Amino acid sequence: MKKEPGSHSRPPRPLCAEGDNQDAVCRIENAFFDLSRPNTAPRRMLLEKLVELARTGEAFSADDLWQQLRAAHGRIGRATVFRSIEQLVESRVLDRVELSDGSHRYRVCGGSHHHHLICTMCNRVVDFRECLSAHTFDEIGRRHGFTVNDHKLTVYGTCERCLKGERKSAQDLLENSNRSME
Amino acid sequence: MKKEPGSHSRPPRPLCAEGDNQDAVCRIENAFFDLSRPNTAPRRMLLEKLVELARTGEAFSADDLWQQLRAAHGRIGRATVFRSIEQLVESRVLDRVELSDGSHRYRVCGGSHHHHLICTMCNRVVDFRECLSAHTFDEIGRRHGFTVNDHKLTVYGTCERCLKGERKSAQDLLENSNRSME
DNA sequence: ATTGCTGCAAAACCTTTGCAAATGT
DNA sequence: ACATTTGCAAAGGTTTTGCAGCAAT
Repeated sequence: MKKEPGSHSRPPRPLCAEGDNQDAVCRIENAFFDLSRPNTAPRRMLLEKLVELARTGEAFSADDLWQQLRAAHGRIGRATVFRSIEQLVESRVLDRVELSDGSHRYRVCGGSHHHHLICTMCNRVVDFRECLSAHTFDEIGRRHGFTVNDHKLTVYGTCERCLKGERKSAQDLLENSNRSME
Repeated sequence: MKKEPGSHSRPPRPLCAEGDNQDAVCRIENAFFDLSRPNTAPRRMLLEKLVELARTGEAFSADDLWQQLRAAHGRIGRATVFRSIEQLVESRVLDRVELSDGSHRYRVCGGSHHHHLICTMCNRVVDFRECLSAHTFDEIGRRHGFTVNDHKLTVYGTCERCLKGERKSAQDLLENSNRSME
């Protein structure tokens, strides 16, 4: 449940195994404490919710997160949520995921290198690890006189569930606005 | 890809060589005529400007394009530009490019498969062709039960000019871009 | 004449910002 | 006590929409 980080111990492990929820807790806690001292109520609310979102892998918009937090815990400022998301993206705790329609969502990400496979119907997001080699990126940069710092690979498709017609479009999900299940 | 226009001057060539400006003209013309009948003044303005932007490879925001058009030709509706961009993105004449700061630009793209290398300082965009194999994308999809339709690979770095300190930040460029009146 | 595009302005959308008050250390 | 963070509301920036008028076919 709630991890009271009163004597916030540093996370024992640097890298997180896939699906290791306990690690997500540590990484999120650290991100908060690295950047700030006060252990405030809003941050505990955020921590709890983010741990849950890390478990389900659900992608959410900034507004989604605000709505869910206030529904679950009561009052929390909209700006607080937006500011926290910004910090957490910088801390690499959250990934910003670009959907095919130009909008974006956030997602609690695994600590290791990965990219996103996104269903264009229901916006479900799945991680994968395939990528070009570091050498290839260097080569791409070299050819154009760039120093390469980062990259993003996003694959769009249709998930099994949507292929089977259980979902008609992303609109359905957005309109339902419910949490999606695992 | 497909070239399925109306009864207008068919483009003579299906694929565009790098830097082949004439082809860009054809593709832009076709995109307009595929989707609509009237050959209107705003569309001629857009065509002319887009051909120029195709030549320079410059990335622009929707607002940039509007400002440039009204500066060069006089009155044109903001909504017209936004609506046209939307159509042209769907027609695959324009690429939507996601910058590292979360904003985006558009770009007249070559007809062939490519991805973007973006300078995080000045937002310069360069094309490259390296990519994972189609088989790899299929495999990624298969593993997760997805049917893969599309993908996007974006590489971020610093271009030569910015490395040399000729540009301090993307802000400089943004501030320079003309955005007066209204 | 019909159809659909255009321009204008207002509305909608989403996010950021300013600042006083609350909170943690 | 002090420094930060929070919440509220207002501002900001960008894109979309409604509609009357107009242009192309």
